[in-house]
Amino acid sequence: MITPLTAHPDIASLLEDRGYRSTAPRRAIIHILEGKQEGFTAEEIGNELPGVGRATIFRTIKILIEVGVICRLNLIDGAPRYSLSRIGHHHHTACVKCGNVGEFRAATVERLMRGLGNGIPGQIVGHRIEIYIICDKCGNGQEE
Amino acid sequence: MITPLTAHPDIASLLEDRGYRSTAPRRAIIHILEGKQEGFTAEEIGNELPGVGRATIFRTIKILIEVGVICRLNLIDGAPRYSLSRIGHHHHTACVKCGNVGEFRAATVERLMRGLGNGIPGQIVGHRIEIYIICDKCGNGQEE
DNA sequence: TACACGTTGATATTGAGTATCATTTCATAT
DNA sequence: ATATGAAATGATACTCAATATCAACGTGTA
Repeated sequence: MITPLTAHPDIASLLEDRGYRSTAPRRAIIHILEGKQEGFTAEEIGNELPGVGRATIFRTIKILIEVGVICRLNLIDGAPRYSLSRIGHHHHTACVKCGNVGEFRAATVERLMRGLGNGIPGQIVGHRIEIYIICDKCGNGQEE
Repeated sequence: MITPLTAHPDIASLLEDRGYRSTAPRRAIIHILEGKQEGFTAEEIGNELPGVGRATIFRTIKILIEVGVICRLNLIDGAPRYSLSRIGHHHHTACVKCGNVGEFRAATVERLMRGLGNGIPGQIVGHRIEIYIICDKCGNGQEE
């Protein structure tokens, strides 16, 4: 089957390109993810899909991370949150009140990070930046 | 008891200032930590102190984080690693091969992060940067 | 020295994630 | 369309980090 190339191919195709089969549970999970605007936990996904086993939820999440479709964010407090990667290389904001996760990208930061080689022993192979915020929703009524 | 102020007061005093008692298990844990040059896991500490209960290890680690003496680093793979905070605000390097953790501080990065307010919705209250490296030890014999 | 209460360790429990494995489902060749 | 072998599933048991519980203990203080 020949499908036209798009800038943002659908997730199912990405999996198939990697040799993963298109199965009902996977499609269901992906369908849920696509509706999520903010971060989510594995358990949340599981709750919305009672028919799908725990193991499959985690297995699928693992695959999606590997493929680069979602990323995992270990916040200090609760369960790890996962979020759709809408843009390629990016970093996260996390609200310290409600835990909601956002994405951002800042070329300046990237450039600076790359220039950081001196002062750091060894070869830099990647980085991760998290910015903690109080989001607009949580900020209202809390301050001033 | 009056002790002279130093730039780096000993850890036990820091705990006492917060109202925590100086107990044998806590002193033992702190003693171990002070000898550690690189990151360590809770289990490592436990192994070196068989007489101290698991719960106490974790409780003490939690207190030390709260006081700011050590910090916790969630790497992607294994158990969380903890490391002594030798300098105030800092970030971490982590070797993707051996897991060893280092500290660094870069004023330029800090300044830039602070200037990032636009583009990010809400009020920035903190940030965290991790740089993944292949350390000198692991790099040798691996490349070229 | 006694007392109040913070701390400890043993134990059980939670919670995220993985291993196992018989059964089911998918994609492919026929 | 069907058979078939491999991949995926779900139920279950398990691991591993960390926390809750609680009686017994240690600490600083009156």
